[in-house]
Amino acid sequence: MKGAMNMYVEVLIEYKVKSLDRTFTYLVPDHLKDIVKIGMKVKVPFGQGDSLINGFITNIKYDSNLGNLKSIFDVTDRELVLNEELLKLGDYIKDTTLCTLISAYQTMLPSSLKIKTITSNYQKQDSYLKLKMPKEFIKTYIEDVRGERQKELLESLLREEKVLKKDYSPSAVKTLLEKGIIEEERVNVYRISKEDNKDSIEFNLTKEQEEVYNRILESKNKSETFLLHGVTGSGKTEIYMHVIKKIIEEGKCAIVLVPEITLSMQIVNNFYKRFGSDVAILHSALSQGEKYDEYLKVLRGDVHIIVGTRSAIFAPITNLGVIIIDEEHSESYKQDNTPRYNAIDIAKWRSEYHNIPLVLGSATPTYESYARALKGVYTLLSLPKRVNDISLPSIKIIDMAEEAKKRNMIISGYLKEKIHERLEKKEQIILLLNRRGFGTLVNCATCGYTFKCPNCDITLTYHKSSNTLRCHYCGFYIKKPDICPECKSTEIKDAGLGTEKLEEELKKNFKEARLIRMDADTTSRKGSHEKIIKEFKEEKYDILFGTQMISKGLDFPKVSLVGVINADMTLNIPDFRSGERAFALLSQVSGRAGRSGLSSEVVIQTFNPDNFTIKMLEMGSFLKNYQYEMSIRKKLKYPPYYYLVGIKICSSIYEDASIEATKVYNYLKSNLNPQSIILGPTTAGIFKMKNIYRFQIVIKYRYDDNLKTALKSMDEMYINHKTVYVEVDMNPYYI
DNA sequence: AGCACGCCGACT
DNA sequence: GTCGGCGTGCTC
Repeated sequence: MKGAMNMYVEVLIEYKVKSLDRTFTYLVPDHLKDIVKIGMKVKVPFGQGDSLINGFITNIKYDSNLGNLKSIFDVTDRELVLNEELLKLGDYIKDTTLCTLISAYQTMLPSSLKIKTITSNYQKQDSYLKLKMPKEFIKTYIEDVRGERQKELLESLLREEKVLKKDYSPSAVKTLLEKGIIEEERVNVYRISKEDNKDSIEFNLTKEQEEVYNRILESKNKSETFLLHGVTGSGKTEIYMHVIKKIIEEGKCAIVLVPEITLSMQIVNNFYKRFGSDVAILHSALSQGEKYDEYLKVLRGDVHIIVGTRSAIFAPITNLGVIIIDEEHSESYKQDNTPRYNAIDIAKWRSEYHNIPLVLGSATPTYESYARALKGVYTLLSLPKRVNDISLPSIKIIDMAEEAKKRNMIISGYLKEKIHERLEKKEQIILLLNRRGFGTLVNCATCGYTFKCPNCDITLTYHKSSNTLRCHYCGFYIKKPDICPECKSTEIKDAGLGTEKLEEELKKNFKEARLIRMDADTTSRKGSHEKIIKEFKEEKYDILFGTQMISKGLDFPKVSLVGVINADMTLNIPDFRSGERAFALLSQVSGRAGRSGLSSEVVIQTFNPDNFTIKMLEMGSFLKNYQYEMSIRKKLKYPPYYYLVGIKICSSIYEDASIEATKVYNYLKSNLNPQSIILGPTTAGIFKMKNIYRFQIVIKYRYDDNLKTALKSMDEMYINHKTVYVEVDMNPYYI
């Protein structure tokens, strides 16, 4: 039947170019007619040379008025099909982030599946050996065989049904196979496989937790977004696991999103412990083969729970039952390159599509989320107390200006005293050194000259171990010069406070303490982050110190003192969210103290003890800080009162970027609603990056029917521009 | 993204 | 006279 009729497919070519953001029609050869499906990846000839390119089938039809059509060459992967939901979701992403449809589809698949020459898309196999002859025969055979290795293998096979081929001598295996005494069996295996842990402990929920649990399940068949605002240590993870257990009992599946995976291994391991082989994990640190396997587990319905980072929100699950986003305030949920989607928006879309609840959990929700919760757009669920009534740590603010007079430049007298006390009690200490937007910069003590990257508009940071000055953006580096290029002085000094400097100071003051440092330098090797956490937990060290990465979700029962060495860096970042972020970071790190009931304390050192955020932190008032920040945002027309759009106009030629930025401004001015506010053009935060000059325009709007059309046509104006390109970021995290 | 076509300048 | 610069345009 089908053979008689011509079959056509519309294919979206895998080139991320705006001019190719449309489909091309191909003929389907007879042998592929029963295989092709909408959403499947196929190889098609494209262009003059008929070079083979991957593409997605977006439609199947049985007539076409186009002549001279080419045929599909082959199907790329038979199992890999974007389902109807994900195809629709692609349209949503294209529409809301203004990207091409193909890049929307591509981001929905794990990166290993995007590359053109797919090498890892095969399923791994293990080879087993088993007996081909009856046991009696084998027994007599063993008696008179000379090979010691053969005997070993056969004896194992008398004891066990089958054995792993790779555990035995290859030559012995070969002879026995050739003689027809044993046979080989190949079995498909997943690269990651977890055992089910039968005696995992399931904690009973407290009364407060149970109320939250019941409320979420009440809406298990409807689309509702919950904001679970629970202080650190209030047992949010336990609630997630109970909800999921219930959901999978009903045959449905769950997605759990976590921020960067290295910071979330504790929660991942909890899921493995509780649900074992029912969990798949999806994140970028997996090998390509592992990614493929985990994705297959999901596609085939072999697991009910998917735990992963941002892109795991696209897990191809047809019977989704709940979505949980842990640490919802985390910036990692927003992708910072095209398509600039926010996983929380995707989660809402899928929640509506499946009619299921979405749970956003955090100890410090974003103020936008909190505002929605207060407004009733989200359902607010609060856990203001820690499990078992363990008290939150007390907070002490230290004025570093006063300390400086006593020549305590890095560690205040008070903090020193407290560290000694805790060391004596054999309790553990965490020290946070905040380096954001700062780093260890080097400058000339005589003329103040700072070293800048020649490609990017940022100061170079000093790396003591290699004695180099490096750019974090493009990787440029130079050996640290001995003389200042400006004034020829030799007084080139480390102006900032880095973890290395803090380490020296700690060694000097606490000679007996065992120190471990955690920052980008000490965690660059794979697995080193986990190792540090494990060893600190095992109490091989007394003091853990490092950058923000020590502040997230870690559970160390013996930590009773947390010190923030320099709280000021986050406070002073010129961004309307800096107050919110500083409060969140400092509460997160405070939350590391006293999780098992030890009386605990947090010491915050700052040059701005009267800063509102610091005051609110001292009082432990999330709500008051929220209200204060909200009053500012209302006045200054920032989110959530207004929406933002960030536009970057980029070029390697300064004048071109500058001229086009003004043109874009004028275009928007005459095409947007008059109530919308257009700021700029100004130079972007990092004006020059990788030798590209960047100008920025920010739009603030409440309702604007013209916005999307205007942005799209502006985008189109620059498709074929020789030297200038524009980037649009809807609802940016940073401006 | 590639690749061909096309219309202008300096060379075997 | 031709080789080759890269601007423009098209790809089922």
